[in-house]
Parts: sequence; structure tokens; C-alpha cells
Amino acid sequence: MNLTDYKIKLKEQGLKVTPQRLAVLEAVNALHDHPTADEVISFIRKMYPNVATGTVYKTLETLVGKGMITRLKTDRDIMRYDGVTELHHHLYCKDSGQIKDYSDDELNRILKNYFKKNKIKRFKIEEINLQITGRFKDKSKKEVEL
Amino acid sequence: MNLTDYKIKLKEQGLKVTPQRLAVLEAVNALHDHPTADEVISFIRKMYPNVATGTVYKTLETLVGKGMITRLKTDRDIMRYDGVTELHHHLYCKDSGQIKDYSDDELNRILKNYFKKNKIKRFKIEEINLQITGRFKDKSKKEVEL
DNA sequence: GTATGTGCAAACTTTTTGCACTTCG
DNA sequence: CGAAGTGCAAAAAGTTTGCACATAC
Repeated sequence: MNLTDYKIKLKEQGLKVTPQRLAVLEAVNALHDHPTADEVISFIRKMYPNVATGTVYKTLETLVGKGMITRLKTDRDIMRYDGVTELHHHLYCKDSGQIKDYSDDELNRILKNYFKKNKIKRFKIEEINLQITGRFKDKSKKEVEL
Repeated sequence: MNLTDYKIKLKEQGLKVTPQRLAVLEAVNALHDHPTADEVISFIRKMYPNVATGTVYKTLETLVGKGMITRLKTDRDIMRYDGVTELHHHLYCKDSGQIKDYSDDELNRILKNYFKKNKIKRFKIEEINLQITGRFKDKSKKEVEL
């Protein structure tokens, strides 16, 4: 994903292309570990020191609304953002607090199949996300790559 | 669940039995739809008008710490609490914002089986919760019973 | 009696808002 | 040029904290 891609995507969504929006998109995709709004702001200010807090919040909200990024939250945390918009799941580490993506086609197939057979009364399912809580075993490392 | 049960449970956890704690437990269990801290406070104040906000927050935190209630993760919401501590999943309605419990042994078996075969590298799973997003079909009703 | 819990109010953090100004197309 | 977007600073919303007082055991 590069600048040109972001520009195209913004236009596709009928949004004006502004440096602030490009910076937010770049930040969310560059900061892999599901950054908070604050982390996005810090990242952007390295390049553009005078971007306002409110602008970043408004921009994040706009992009979530257009489905260009997603939002997630833990049970004890503030809002976090995710550049990945395809169906995927999350690992929540109780020790480090980090959140990692987890994807597997077989798992998605199994879930789809289960809910095909087991309809929920009066509820139309649009999306299913697993919240997998646990601990990374390698405690010596702060960051773990999957 | 009645008062006596709550008293026993508090004692089991080595917590002193206070009217405030009993009230919080009662509130979280009475307010089925995963109340926010604010809803818990309002509920309690009907009976005990002079319970402090801070006390309720502290109590909720204490009870979560002891596993007597749980906390939910949503993507756009404030903290919500759940009196059900057994493994279960949640339906999130995009229209009404309501959150309902969903439990099924077969589903749990399928998930357990999948993750038994598909270990996640260096991660010890402790709990898996499905976040099922969608819409209740019966839009005429505000509240839907499963 | 003593450790634990509570009330209160202030502070803190995160997020939202209103409005004049600026920029994109 | 006009609609859409931004900066700023103030305020709202949700939650946490410190400490004197009260209560459970």
C-alpha cells in the first residue's frame, strides 16, 4: 500500500484527498500492533507537527465509517484501530496487552458451516470475530511475531 | 441467585460483605442487557441513593478481578459488565446497539476441536469468545428475547 | 480493634464539539 | 467558488485517585 493507493481509495469513497487523511491511513497501516488514537497522533506529528487532535479523531471516525479501517477494543482498554479490513480474528495477550491478528480460512469455513446449520432466531449475522484471550509463551520478548 | 448466594460467594473470595457489593451484584444480574457502569449506578441509587460513583467503579473492578462478573469488549462502546461468568458468546445488533448472550455446547466443542488441531505458535489459549455482529430482524421491537 | 471498604470531590484521560479559517476539486 | 475538511481550544464523558471517615468481622 502506497500513497497512490490511498488516494485512489479515498476518491472511491467520495472523500477529498488531504494530507491529514493520507497521514492517518499511513499511520494505521505502518503501526502494526493496532495503534490507539494517541499513537496515530504521535506518528503523524513526526512528519506534520501541527495536526490537531480533533482532526485525527474525526478522520479515524470518517475512515471507519467508510470501512477503510476498523476499530477494536479490549475489555480494559481504549479504542484501537486496525488497517486490516478483511475478515480476521484477534489474539489478546493478558500479560503484555498486545493484540495480534489471526486468520485462517479453515476456521472461517467451519464457522460459516456451523451457522448455516444453526441459524439464530430473528438475527441476521453479518460478521463473526473471534476474541482469543490467552498468553504468549515467550515472556522474555516484549514483541512477538506470529 | 439471591442475596444469600451473593454473600456466600463474596466470602468465598475473601471479600467483606457490604451492602454496596451486594447491590452491585444484584444490579449486574438484574440488568440483563450487559449494563454500563452508569446503568449499574442508576439502578443502585433507586434503593441506596447515596452510593458514590467511585465506589461502584471500585466494586466492579474488584468483582471482575475475582471473576464474579465479566467485562465485555465492543468496538465502539464504553465498558459493559456481565453477570454470566460461564463461557458464552455475544450477539451485537448494529441497529439497536443491544448485546445478547449466545451459548451452544456444539459450537464450543467445534472450536475446542479446531484449536486442538491448530495450535497457535507460542500462544496459550485461555478463552475464546465469538463476537457475532449483525441485526435483529424484528425491527418493530426495541427489545428482543432469544 | 484493625484491616478493609466507602464517600466525596478533585483530577485525569480519552473523545467530542463548535466555529472560524483553509483547502480541495 | 463552494462544499468539504482542518485547527483550536473548550467541554463532555468516562474513569481513577487520595484521603478522611465508617464498617465488617
